Amino acid sequence: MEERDYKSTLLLPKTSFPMKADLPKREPERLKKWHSEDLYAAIRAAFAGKPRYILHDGPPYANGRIHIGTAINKILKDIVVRSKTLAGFDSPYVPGWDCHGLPIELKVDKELGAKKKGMSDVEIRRACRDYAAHWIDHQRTDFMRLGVLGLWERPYRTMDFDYQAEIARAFGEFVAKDLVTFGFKAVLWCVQCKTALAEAEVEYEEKTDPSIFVAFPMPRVPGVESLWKDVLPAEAQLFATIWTTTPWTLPANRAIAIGPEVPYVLACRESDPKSLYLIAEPLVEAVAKATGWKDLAAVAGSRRTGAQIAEVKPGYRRPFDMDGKSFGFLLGDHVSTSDGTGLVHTAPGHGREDYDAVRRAGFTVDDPALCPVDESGHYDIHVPEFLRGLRVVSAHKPEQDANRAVLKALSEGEESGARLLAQHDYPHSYPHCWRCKNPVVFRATHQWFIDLGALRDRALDEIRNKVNWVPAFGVNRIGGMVENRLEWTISRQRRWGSPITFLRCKTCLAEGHLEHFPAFHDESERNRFFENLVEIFRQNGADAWYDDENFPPSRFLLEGGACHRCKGTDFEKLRDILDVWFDSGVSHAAVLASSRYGIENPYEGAFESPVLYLEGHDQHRGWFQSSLLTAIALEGKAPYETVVTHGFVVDGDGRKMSKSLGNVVAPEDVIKTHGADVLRLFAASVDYTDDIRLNNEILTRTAEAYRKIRNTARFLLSVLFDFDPAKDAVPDAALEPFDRFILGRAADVVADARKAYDTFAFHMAARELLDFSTADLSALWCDVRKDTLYVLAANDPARRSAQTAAYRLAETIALLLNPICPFTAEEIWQTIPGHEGSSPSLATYATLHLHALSEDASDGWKALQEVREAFQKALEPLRRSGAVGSASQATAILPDTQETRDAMRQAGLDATRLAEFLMVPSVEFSAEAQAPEARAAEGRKCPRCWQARPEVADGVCDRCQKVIESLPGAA
RNA sequence: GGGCCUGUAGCUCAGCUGGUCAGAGCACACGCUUGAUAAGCGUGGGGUCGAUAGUUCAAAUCUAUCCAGGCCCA
Repeated sequence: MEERDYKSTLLLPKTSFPMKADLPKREPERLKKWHSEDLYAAIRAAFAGKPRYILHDGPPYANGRIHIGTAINKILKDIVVRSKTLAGFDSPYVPGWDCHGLPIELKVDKELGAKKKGMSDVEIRRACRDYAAHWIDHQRTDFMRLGVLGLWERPYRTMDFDYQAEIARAFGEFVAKDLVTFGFKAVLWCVQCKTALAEAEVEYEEKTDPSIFVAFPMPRVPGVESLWKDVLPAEAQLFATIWTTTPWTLPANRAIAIGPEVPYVLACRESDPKSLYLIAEPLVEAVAKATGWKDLAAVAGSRRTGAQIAEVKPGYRRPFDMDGKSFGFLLGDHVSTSDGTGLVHTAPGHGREDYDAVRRAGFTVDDPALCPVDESGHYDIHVPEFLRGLRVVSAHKPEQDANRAVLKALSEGEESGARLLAQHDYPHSYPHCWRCKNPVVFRATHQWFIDLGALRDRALDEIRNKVNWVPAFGVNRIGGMVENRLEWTISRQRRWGSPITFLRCKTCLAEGHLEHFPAFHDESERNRFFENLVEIFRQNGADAWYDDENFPPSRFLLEGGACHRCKGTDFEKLRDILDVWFDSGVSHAAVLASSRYGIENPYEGAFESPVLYLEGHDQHRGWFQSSLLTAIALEGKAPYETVVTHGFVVDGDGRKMSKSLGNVVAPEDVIKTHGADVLRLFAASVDYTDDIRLNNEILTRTAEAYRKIRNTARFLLSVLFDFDPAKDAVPDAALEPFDRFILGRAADVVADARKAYDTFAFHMAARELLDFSTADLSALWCDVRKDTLYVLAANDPARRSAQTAAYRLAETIALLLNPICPFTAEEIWQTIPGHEGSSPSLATYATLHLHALSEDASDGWKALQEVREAFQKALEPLRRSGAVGSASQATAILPDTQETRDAMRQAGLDATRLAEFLMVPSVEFSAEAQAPEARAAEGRKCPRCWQARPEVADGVCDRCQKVIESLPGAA
């Protein structure tokens, strides 16, 4: 029992800080406190007046529970906000939600079922609003549970009346700037449901279509003659050879696209040398195979590139031609030589790519004849009489089938001399309507656009020269997309959204004047119209547009308003809504520039407050682009200074997470088993610029890393049980050399972590913190300092020095950890003596008073650490053999060299302190030793401090004896 | 099919403009400790740097192709 007495004389660690984090249970308690005490507001108040740094939240869609990707996104955002606050910025965060749009409308549709039939637009919209609000509540709870701080009680929602009014105002500005245009565009269309479909409403299924090769006769215009002058027989007939799987689109053909770099040849059959077929050279063989013409071969010397051919402006005769209008041959980069003929049949009314090709070539697409198919899939009057009324897909009877009639006409050779060269069945995957399961078509319909011609160059300038993209390759991605984008289709034929607020004159409409939708006499009338409209929306929401009873068209019409074309006064409201990307795209105006959220206008001055957007890299096409384009149009500059993107969460093998693969990790499960701080540490540990891999093993590893940091912090806290910083702290100059050293290391770590935070390389900060905790603290400083802290008298200057270091180290860990693991960081912080009740979220780097080590001292310690490492290696055989258990039973023998002495001098260590550093009772210097050596120490183990000392007999060692004598209870 | 990007030990990551860069922490194995104890310390074994072919005196680091994966588009 003697030893027990000695143990009671030691100052062993003691703390209320539990080893077991129990995060799933404790985090919610701390969360409750944060919100009852309104920590977010306290931070705003504490940092008011400081330079601002604004992270603008990209609104998630208010539909369903959050998934792991959204969770990671919000965590990364919170790390930004917290680290910017740590750096001394006033960094407010207003979360938002995207509320309008198709997915919600469809869900509500489903829930309403048959009931929907009798409901008005306003009622349906109300149901959609309730649905969105329901999920916002859920998601808000989930996001808050992650420890994300923000203005949760007043988030922005795109369905807020104010926000809807702002959308309408922004749209009005686009109109005022003459950026909104009207035209035809091919959209996915279901001929059964008679409605346009979004990409999300389409399923791809196997379908068999006729694959046909058709030759269109080409007149031998002078350009053509000269292009092939040496190879063209006098009597020969030229044909442009195309391939298609939708014969019914041939009457809508308006152009043939060829690739500028693609080599083309004239090919003919030996048996028919008078018929020359223009075909891409690499595809001649494929055409020969399809047609069965074994004797088809290229005419020698006939190879010309697409660019050469386009230059001579050849023409061709369209089959089923009604009006003689053709755009001729177009150059297009989309032309490939992987199948077909290398000449692409182009029907701008029936294909997205076709439409783009024609638009790129500088033509407008506005003629109804370009799409001779009505909403139920029947040919209209813009085709030859014998085709009218035929159905282009899903014909019930063969005699109604458009494909059949077209093929018959072609094979009979009656259509402008066009020849059907080959016909096969062709199974391929084809889009089908997800509701009625029938094949869909592309069909040109009236749509509204934002013309990007006027915005593109300025957008590209901002993208390439102003905005900071993290990672840098983002610039290529969005740059390439914007460069190739012609227009932005902003109209949708749906209910749940912000209306395109045009009134159209019924008289003009009846007369077919579709373009006369907006009925403004002049600028001033237009401006007043929108002002009035915005005010109505602000009071009543955009629902007013759908409420014909209380807000008939006349309510929006200004006094004396009349159609400027026909002077008519009978109007109706356009029923289209805006693309939801427009809604969220104008958030920079609706949120950042709104006093409602306490965020100043970012456009005043040259970004006095830097604005950061942080989203998954899919948003290069989405929100980053819609925000940029609207801001360019409205404010003339990008809405953001920096854009950070992260990859998608994939499973441990790098594969996409999907329900069918069963590899989905749900955030609520992670929180339930590990806690939010572990999920947050995970988010901070990975290089998010790439795909983010996640599975159970990775989480387990992360939880282990968490525990390591936690336990290290716990040790630091546990040695502070009798430390009062106000009374016991040792001034810098009086610190023990080893304590000065570790605080110098801490200063380096803070500098590195800070740099990592500042450059959004959070995984570098997390790495710094973990490596510091394990290598520098746990394995080195804590281990070495135990002797001093446990054994010496409470007030021994060396012990107070070590405690001072522990105190500052704990502060450092808590502050650096706070952006990543705020729950744990606060738990640590509040356990530090003197910090009870305060929060690390209110502190900055300036709180820490750390000084980097001099270069000299740093060199010395580096050398001594190498000595320590070598000594431990030398000790290992002794431990293996059982001669000694630990260094405390060994003597270190070091080479008696100038190097060693220099290192000791630089680090400021005498032999006693060096022994402490090596955790041995004593060191010896030997001229013979080439490298550090170890041998069992002489003497017996002191029962109090456990060090082997020569003087120990049946009592304690001299050092311990003195301590015991100094104790208050000592006799 | 096109655009952008990624592929270093079991896991997460360092390795800038080519020449001590094959590293760290964790995990694993073995040992120690039992005064951080459902903790702590030490030592150690792990990688032909996705594959192949080039450029070079020299490549994880440059080029090409291929394979695998992600996002966006078609």
